[in-house]
Amino acid sequence: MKLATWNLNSIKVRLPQLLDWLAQARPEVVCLQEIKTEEVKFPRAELEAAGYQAAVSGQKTYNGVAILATSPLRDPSVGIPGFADEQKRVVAVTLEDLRVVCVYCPNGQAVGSEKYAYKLRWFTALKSYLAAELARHSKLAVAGDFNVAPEDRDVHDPKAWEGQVHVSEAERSAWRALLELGLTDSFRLFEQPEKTFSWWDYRMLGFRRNAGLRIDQILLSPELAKRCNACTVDKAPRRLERPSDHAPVVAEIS
DNA sequence: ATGGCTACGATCCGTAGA
Repeated sequence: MKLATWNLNSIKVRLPQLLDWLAQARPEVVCLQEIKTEEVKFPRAELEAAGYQAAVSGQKTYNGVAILATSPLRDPSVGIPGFADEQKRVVAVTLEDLRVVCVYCPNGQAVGSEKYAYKLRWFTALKSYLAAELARHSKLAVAGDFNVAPEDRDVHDPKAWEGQVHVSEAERSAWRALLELGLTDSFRLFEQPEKTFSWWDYRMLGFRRNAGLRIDQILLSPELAKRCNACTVDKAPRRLERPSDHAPVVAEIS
């Protein structure tokens, strides 16, 4: 089974690319972020024609998440229970005995800003939520755009990024706290090419220079980590005309 | 030399992303 995550940066703009990619990669589960649209405008019919059902939590202009799957979606849940938030950043579903949580973690804008404080609060709430989900589901996958590059090897130029938002110690510590719950970063279960990233700035020829960050991850509970056979970044969609600034990350689980 | 794209909604620019 293939489980993927992809920050699309607008499903309206990227729908043709998404459909092409689904047809080629044939993932069973896909977590999408930054769909930037409301549920009513979500392209449900086109995705159903491609064989996917969807659970969606969307809003106009910003944020918005969805889970696509080829099998029936049960027990959908949106947001983080007990954490009031206007921003649509979390959706979860159950697929047979697999629980999938799709997250679009806050950007944080700049260290010390209001949005940075929100990001850290948000991670604290996410940790409590995932602790509860782990207690309930032995097969738990948490996939999405975490907006944290966990280590210096996940950063194209650690010197230039030192202390900046996405790599600051408080953010990395908040990210590691998720692993301390018992989750594993599936990407690091395997040998990986040096300088593998999942996001590249649209500016400054970021992709051509491979000036990127690995901020999109698939975290797995112990039972799933045991069954994970691969985790890769698919850079092909980032090479297309008018691409998302993120590439899909794909985990294979047996 | 600190910018440099892109998407969106309401303008002909501001907000946000990372």
